Amino acid sequence: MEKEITIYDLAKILALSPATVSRALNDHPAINAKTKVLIAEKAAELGYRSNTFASHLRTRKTNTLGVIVPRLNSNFMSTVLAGMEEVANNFGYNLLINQSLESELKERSNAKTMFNSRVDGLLVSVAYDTDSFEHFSTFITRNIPVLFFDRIMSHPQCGAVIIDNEQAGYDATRHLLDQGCRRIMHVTGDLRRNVYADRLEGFKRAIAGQNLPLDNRLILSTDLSQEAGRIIADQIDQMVEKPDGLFIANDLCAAICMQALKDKGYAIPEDIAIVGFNNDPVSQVVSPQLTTVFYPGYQMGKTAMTTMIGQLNGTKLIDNSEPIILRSELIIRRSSIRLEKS
Amino acid sequence: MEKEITIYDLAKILALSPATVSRALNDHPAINAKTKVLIAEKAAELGYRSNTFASHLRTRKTNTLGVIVPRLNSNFMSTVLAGMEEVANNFGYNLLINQSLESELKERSNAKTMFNSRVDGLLVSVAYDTDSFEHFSTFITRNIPVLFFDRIMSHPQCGAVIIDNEQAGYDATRHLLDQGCRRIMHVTGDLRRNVYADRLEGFKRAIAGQNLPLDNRLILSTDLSQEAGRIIADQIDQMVEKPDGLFIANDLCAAICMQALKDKGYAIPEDIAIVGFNNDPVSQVVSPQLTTVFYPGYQMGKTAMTTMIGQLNGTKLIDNSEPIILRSELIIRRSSIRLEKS
DNA sequence: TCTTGTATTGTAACCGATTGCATTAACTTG
DNA sequence: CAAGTTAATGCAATCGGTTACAATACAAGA
Repeated sequence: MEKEITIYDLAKILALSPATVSRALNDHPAINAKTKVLIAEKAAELGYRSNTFASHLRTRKTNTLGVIVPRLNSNFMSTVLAGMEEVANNFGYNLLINQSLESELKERSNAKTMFNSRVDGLLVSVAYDTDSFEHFSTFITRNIPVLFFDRIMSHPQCGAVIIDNEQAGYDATRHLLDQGCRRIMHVTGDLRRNVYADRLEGFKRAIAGQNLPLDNRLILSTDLSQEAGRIIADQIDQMVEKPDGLFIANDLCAAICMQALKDKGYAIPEDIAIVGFNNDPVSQVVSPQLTTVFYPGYQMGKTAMTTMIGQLNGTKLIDNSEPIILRSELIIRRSSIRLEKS
Repeated sequence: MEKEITIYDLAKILALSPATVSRALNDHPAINAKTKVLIAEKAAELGYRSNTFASHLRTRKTNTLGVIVPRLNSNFMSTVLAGMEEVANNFGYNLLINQSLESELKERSNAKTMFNSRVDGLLVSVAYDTDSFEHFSTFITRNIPVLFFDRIMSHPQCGAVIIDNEQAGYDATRHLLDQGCRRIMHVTGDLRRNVYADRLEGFKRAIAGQNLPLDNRLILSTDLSQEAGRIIADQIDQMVEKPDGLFIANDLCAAICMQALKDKGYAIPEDIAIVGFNNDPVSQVVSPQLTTVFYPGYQMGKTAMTTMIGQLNGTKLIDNSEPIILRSELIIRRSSIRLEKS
């Protein structure tokens, strides 16, 4: 077990004061350039590494950012995290990642952990059932920036990075309408979450735009799980007036549902045209390939992180009045094409 | 901005010494039970939170574990991480997660970051091209436990958690043989990685077991990407002696390849039977559904983390001489069934 | 009564980097 | 050459817990 080198060791060896060593290592302007080089070389030679705890204790900054996500094991989330990690890494920030497992209770406990770990900032995509903002207000009062992404909570002091879910929902539905669907079912998640509520709004706007009636029996709020996909297929099979179009707010759920429908003998897209959401890898692998909405996960992670770090550095103030909106895009594949291009 | 409460504040208010407060909060046996209650109540009332940096500075422990993975955005890895996170959370450990992006260079830099962050332990699944152990030996010399999972490096002082890849490779291949395949192609990853090398060994053993010749042209080392899946389909299409079985060491790659083959008019499994690996969600969604090897990712994450924490607590010493082997299992689906069950 | 033991609490020195406030040396300038 | 600048470095307090080593109080035993 080698001994850990401190600035005191360096100071003694070089016949300098710890203060000078500290300043030199932090590139303080008052220190002579030659001295800096001298110290830097010695530090490298002896394998000195700064004790971040001593530093954090003194400076009250941790260079650590907290990230709370509903689940780690979803393609979308892990892509977002990959983007975040890349940026954070570049700026010398560490990431403390927790998952809420879609439970507000766990989310609260995560937030508490983060708080006690004194993260410099917090990035959150909220759980399915989160109602309260309370566990985040601790951060606000302590002036620790909180930034939401994807599943956001509106708060005057918190930034947000999202896509235009309303528009995406509109586009998806409009596409189905354009393909001749007249009875479109929309399967969505918990409507307390902006992502689902907004997509539903877009869905409604598109329906209304064609002067079609809105049938509330065609709007299903589920947990968007694989199991839900199977259940939906069963339900559709038992309906008297079956839908001719299906807009499901999640690709995996949509793919499973499509498969179940095919097993029951429905032709996709002829009997029922289907659109998913997220552009998950599964969407390219099912047959027919699934029309979906491309969701810029990686970009979202990078943007959220850049924004957060910008605010921490004071480089760029977050304009919290308006969320940052990223481009999403409808990707049309065979699962929904009922008309040849004219 | 509220003022932060310290043990000194608590001590002053309760007319005690900081030492007593510190001990009480850590449930030290020498402190009177009533005093503990008193202190705990006051601490809760004033919203005291321990300053972890002061604590870490003194104790030289960080309660933080580093995790380095090739990529965050793969279903398998995020599942493993989910398992790790759950256990770590239960034991009060934080996770510092980095991705190497399959590059040894980045992995080195990750390791350095972890080292400087003074993680108490390190869990690693190595990158595609990692050759050197050097960036981990820093940890070993400082007595910081390093545990590999999935993609491991053999080292006398490092634990490992894996599945029996050789057996899994054997089972997969044997299954194809049992289905009547006589010319099986194996698509694998970088053979420096145990997971791929071992599966190949299993493949070879199965082939040899049937007294079939080993055709090296039927063993392809790729990056197992989606693109690779397409390329493989092209290659097969141009081969004179085409394979009648295909064992691909990754589900997504296999699914894409299957799709490309279907597009070219091959019947799956009649012309070519296919087996993937990992039991990724895509395997259930392609048609025909993909035979694959169930990989206990969540379990692996939990086991690795439990083992690590056990070692740190001294509860349980890692027996580093033998890796921990988890059960994997062949899941037979339609992509490989050529014979009716007799 | 005096000693010894036990239970609790206190004192003070750390851990290692940072930084406001000197201090010293060298250099200008009138 | 004295006074004022400027550049470079040092001193010492500080951040907030932790813990070895007392110290104190009270009870039991000799």
